[in-house]
Amino acid sequence: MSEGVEWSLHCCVVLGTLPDGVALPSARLAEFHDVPAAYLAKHMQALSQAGVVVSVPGRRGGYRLGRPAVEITLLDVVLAIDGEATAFRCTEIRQRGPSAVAPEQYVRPCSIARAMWNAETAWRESLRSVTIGDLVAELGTTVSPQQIEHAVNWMGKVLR
Amino acid sequence: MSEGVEWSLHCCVVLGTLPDGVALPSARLAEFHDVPAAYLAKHMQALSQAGVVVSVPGRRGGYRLGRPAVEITLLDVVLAIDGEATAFRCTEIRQRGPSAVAPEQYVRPCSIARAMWNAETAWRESLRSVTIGDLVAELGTTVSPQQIEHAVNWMGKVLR
DNA sequence: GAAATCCGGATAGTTAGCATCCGAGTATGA
DNA sequence: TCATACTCGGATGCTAACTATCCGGATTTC
Repeated sequence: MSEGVEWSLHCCVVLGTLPDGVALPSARLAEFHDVPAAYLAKHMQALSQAGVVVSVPGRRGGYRLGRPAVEITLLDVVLAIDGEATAFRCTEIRQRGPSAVAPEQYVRPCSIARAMWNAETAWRESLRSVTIGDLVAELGTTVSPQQIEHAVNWMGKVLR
Repeated sequence: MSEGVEWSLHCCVVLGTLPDGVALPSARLAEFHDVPAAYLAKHMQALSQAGVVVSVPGRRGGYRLGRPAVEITLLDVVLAIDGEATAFRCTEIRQRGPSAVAPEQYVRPCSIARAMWNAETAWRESLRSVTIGDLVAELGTTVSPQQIEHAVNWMGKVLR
């Protein structure tokens, strides 16, 4: 899993704390997390294409969430960055080699592929059960009051 | 996920059908699945180091399962090939940037990392619930009788 | 009209995965 | 005992993916 997933999730949580109608530029998100701005911009583009965030062009522009934070699951973000493809790919190697038979005879799916697919479904369901809104709501309990004060101060400065 | 995982799982199922005390060389496993022999050998080494399979050196040697097939989970095989590391790596970017505070203040784990970790745990538990023995037992229902006949014929030839 | 911002494409370096080969060690069978 | 067949570990190239950066064009605000 690419490092961009972690960045994107943190960015979405930050965007989830913004007031309605306010956008935050990609460069500010990079500054807030201390990551390369040019590279983060690429990931934000991917989030934008997936509809997770909405881009606002022009001066005072930037990014805001594409829909309410409670309607954006972690799975949405992960798939937008890493792609929709499943991690396990069945290449049907059972249809090769000396024991192969006619392709029509392979009606039932490969047991191995099915088991791997079940595991991946469990993973996706777990990610689907958590939303960006959940993480925003948890901020008060997981982050120290001092850090929240720092973040609010910085946000007030850049949104001036 | 690397392609070697699929190969290794199929190889373990084949090894699970062997009589006790019989070993099958890596080259035969590659021939049976029609995959590159030199490369499959690397994966079999990884399985051997993890104890999933046992290597038998010398003539009439090869590989056999390291323990009863019902005691080998799919997770054992996947971790042996792809490594024990989790797919998501938390780099603690919350401790960087303008809102950072002293490291001692980060007592509770990052909510994002915890959610990603929960999903990965669900994936692992799903893989842990299926054993190579389960897949071997399913062969009769998922594979056509003709393919089983081909496989048995081939096996009889190479084990001569 | 000027400034700030997103977007798409082009470009490179680095890393991980894919694939192969060879020599050393070891057990079997003659 | 000796030759053979096999595994093991290391060394080596190749390819694709990820990481990272830059720039020109389009769009909106001030």
